[in-house]
Amino acid sequence: MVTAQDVADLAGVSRTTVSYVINGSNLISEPTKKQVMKAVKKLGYHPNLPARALAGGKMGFIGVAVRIDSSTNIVELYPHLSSIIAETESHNSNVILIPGQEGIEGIEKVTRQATIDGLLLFDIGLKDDRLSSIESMNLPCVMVGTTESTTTLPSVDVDYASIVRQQIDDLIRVGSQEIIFVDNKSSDANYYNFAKAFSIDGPRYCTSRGISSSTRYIENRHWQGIESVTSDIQTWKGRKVGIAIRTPAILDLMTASMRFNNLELGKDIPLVAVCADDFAQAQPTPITNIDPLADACSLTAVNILYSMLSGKEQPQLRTLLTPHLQRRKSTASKCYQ
Amino acid sequence: MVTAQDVADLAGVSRTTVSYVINGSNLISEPTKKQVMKAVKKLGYHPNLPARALAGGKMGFIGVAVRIDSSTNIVELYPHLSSIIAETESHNSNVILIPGQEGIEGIEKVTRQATIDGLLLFDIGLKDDRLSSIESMNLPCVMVGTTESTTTLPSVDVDYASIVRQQIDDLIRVGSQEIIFVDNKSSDANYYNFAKAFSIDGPRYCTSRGISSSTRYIENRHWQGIESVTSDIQTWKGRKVGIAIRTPAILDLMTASMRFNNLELGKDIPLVAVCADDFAQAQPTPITNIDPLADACSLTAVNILYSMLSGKEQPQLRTLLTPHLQRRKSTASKCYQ
DNA sequence: TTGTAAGCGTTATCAA
DNA sequence: TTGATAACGCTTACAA
Repeated sequence: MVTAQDVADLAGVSRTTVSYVINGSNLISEPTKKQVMKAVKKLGYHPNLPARALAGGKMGFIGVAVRIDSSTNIVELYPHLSSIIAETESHNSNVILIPGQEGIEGIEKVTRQATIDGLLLFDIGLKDDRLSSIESMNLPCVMVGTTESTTTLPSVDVDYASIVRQQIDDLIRVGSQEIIFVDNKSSDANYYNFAKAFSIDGPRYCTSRGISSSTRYIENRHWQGIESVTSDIQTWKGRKVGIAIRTPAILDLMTASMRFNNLELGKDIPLVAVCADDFAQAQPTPITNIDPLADACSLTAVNILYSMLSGKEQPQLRTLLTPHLQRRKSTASKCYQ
Repeated sequence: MVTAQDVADLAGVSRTTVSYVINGSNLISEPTKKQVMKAVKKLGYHPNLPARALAGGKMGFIGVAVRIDSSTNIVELYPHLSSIIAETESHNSNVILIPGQEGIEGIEKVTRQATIDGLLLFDIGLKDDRLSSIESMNLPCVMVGTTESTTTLPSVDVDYASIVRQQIDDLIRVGSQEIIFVDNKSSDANYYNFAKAFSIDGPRYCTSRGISSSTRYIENRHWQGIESVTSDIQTWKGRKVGIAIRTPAILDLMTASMRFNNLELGKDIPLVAVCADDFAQAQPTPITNIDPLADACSLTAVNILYSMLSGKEQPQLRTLLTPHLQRRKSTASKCYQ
């Protein structure tokens, strides 16, 4: 193993000087810096992370506490993960996955073990017990999501209330007089803000705009539920129903089922989904969508976390991203004609 | 922070004794052990991982080098990941994700930094440069996949050649005289063994059984390609075509497209897919499938890695799991009648 | 069966 | 601007 001492010997300086150079202190003269860097390159030196951490520095790991189980909608999780990994990488540290199922214990464990510098917390609940524990642990932490619990942890989220309003507005624009919200069975409106926005704020907004609405929950990727919705719609044609879908997990099957039932999206019936742009574009009928900006969300969260770690500035307590509707064929023009 | 010294003080023993107890030495008397464990519980002591690693012990991290990008089929990756996380958890260590795109550099970095105890290597190529580098790094490593490169690293994989044969056999059983293999565009038969099994061994086996075959590549989850296959099939009814699908990524859309084209699976046309059992079962027509045992595969790999880390036994060099076909409605009886 | 003491590679403090 | 030295918390010979 190449140590700082080896580098120091080769460069003809002391271990301390090497440490200064590595950590970017500017108390070192340029020539010395160059000397040291040359030796670092030559020997292929990489600081030993455990040693660095033990000596009080940073470990170079950030934890990502996220629930991954069979009900996980991986299509939604993936952009978060990949964006976190990429950004973390560019900060020269690594990602540790902490299974969200373990709750606060899993987080406490890695924290006590001194293995993570900071935490990205997913699956935030409207009431979330973990938050106060984390605060008392003094662990730099950014939430991705929205809570109603009082907390001083900074958070990043997408404005789901706005998303739902945009969906409804666009459906009404093409003539809908009744909205059907379709979501996963696993979305708990009592626990998750996005589910609440969809199942409570959505219908409320419909009422305020003078139209009726109802909500259907579908078991993840299962055909039966989807077909039952579609066949119902079949009989509702006269009622000018518009569809608002919350998750890509069911979108493609839904659109497939529509086709099978000879319902043409954007003509017989309008539909607006919450999903990534490319996913919406790739459907047989391109779907008007609102991209939930998962990557931007996570990217922001990571950067806030790093700004906390570097301790320079006070982080913004709440960052709310507002995504915008992208109109495509499924609401291109007046429907029900 | 609770240190081993604190525990020692409370338990009335020395730091050393605490260390022995924690690390499961059996040189310590039962009563002392109990004393110590009581103190550990009471204080909520967790060993400081950096310190432990620095002192020569294990870091408690295993790296998972896996490519995650926009072409990643998350449906296939997920069971691997979740099974690794769960099993790693039970070995009291954590998972670090190493972006596979970085190639050997990413792995070298974490290794030089002394942050991982072992490595699970995914996306193994038939020719894979990384293997020799990893061997020379003396990093305990288990491959998940199959290579043709010479290496002493142990590997775990599923017998894809057998999978393809089982698919073909079942299709022939119900009357197919021509097989269409359908796969992702991104599957590179020159690089990945599973792709090769499908695009080379499969057609070869068809020939040996006296029937013809062809292969179609579909861009991930894109309708256009899928519909072109389905509409082709429409015109081929007389030719007794059977469908073999390699990845769940396109299965549900394929079956949806079949319905839309009024082709009834298991009656007009038989189909056998490689996908998880529950996924096959959840299709509108339950699909005869071969579960690629992703979770068993990863579980085995993790356990082999830990047996290497504990240094007890020489690991088995190659573990090949053979999955079995589960017959469902899509090949329940003679087709084309 | 338990304790003493050396060392792991780094950073931080302080002196030169 | 640089160098010596003391932590950091743990493991592991070796001694008792």
